[in-house]
Amino acid sequence: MPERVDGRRRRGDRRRRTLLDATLQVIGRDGLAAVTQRAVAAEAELPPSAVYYYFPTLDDLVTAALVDVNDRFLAELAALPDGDDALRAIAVATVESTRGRRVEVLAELELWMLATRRETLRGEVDRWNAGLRDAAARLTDDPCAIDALVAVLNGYYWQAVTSSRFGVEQLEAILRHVTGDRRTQD
Amino acid sequence: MPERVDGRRRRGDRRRRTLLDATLQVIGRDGLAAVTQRAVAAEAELPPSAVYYYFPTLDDLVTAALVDVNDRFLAELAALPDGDDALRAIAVATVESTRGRRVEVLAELELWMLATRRETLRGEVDRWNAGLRDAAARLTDDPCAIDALVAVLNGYYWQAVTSSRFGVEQLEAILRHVTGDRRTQD
DNA sequence: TATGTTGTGGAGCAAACGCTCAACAAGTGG
DNA sequence: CCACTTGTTGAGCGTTTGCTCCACAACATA
Repeated sequence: MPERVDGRRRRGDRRRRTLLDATLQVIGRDGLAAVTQRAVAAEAELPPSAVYYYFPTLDDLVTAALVDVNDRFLAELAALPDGDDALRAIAVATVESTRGRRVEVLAELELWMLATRRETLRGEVDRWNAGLRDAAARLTDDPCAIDALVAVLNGYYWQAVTSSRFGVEQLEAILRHVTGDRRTQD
Repeated sequence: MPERVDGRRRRGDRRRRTLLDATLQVIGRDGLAAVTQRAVAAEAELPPSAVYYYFPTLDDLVTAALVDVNDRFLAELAALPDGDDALRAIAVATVESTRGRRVEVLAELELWMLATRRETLRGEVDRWNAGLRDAAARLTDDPCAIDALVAVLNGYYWQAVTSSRFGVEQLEAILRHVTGDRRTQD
């Protein structure tokens, strides 16, 4: 059943999404401090007052945008194939997600900074860590290696955005090193 | 030779330092967005106009503060003992520096976010990575392991500040795992 | 003491800020 | 057509922002 919805609501939801995307773009490009009613509205090509129609306060906008980007990252992580190629798949996906979407990754990182100060966002950090741990647990059973993998992946996101010169091969080699898979690279 | 200096300049330098410390405190506590002339002045218990006497713009203040915290972290890293206990020393120092100085670590992390957008701060990130790599290179010769160690340590700072539940033993075990030292923990 | 240098801080301006509001357009159901 | 709901918007309020300015205090040199 296609669930006949109000045409007005449908368009409204689209504008809501546009605002969310614009917010992520602003955060990733200019940082959290640059998120203002005017800046987001300009990025979304919407009148400034639209912001406060869809979100009670600017803070709610930011929170919603960050939950949104977390959702997408975790969905991507969870969708990765299991089995033999799991390690390479994680390496490829991680490198891909930082190469093509630098802005989103930067926004995601700013979420964490914010989450350390906002009690309400703490849950999002836990979700991220749990998702990452699940992915790491597919590569090894050694709990210590899992810890190391989670740290490596977190560190990778960090370095990729700041110094950005890691390739797939390098990351894959590191992951293999940590999991104890001493197979050499071609 | 004690280098007889102008008493006015001496007091001025002290106020400069006070402003730098206050800035780091504000950044660590409330984030980069909270750094305003009034907020920093209040934190330093100085009149607002003092800020613009010592720093041309707010941006210069922030930059100076972040270079400052980088200096201190790197000095600490470089001062770590070499030799047999190097690994444990790094683990202990890393955990210590995140436990006792959460605010400074948070400020340091914000440097990175800023550095990705500010060309002038790019050098500071390179300094940090080089320092970290030097420390890691004392633990192993395997270049792949060094990469892994740098990523792990970066990831650790990240996790320590956001989820904060890593102990010395856990970090030490991870480092040993990555360096290939399979010695069991007591 | 007189003269120059350095440090100090309150007042305040122009711009940008978060946010409210009241008027209006667009769509829905009868 | 009609009420009714929902979406949309420009004007603008009170506040805060980054930053300037200028009168003046503190100190150094002579």
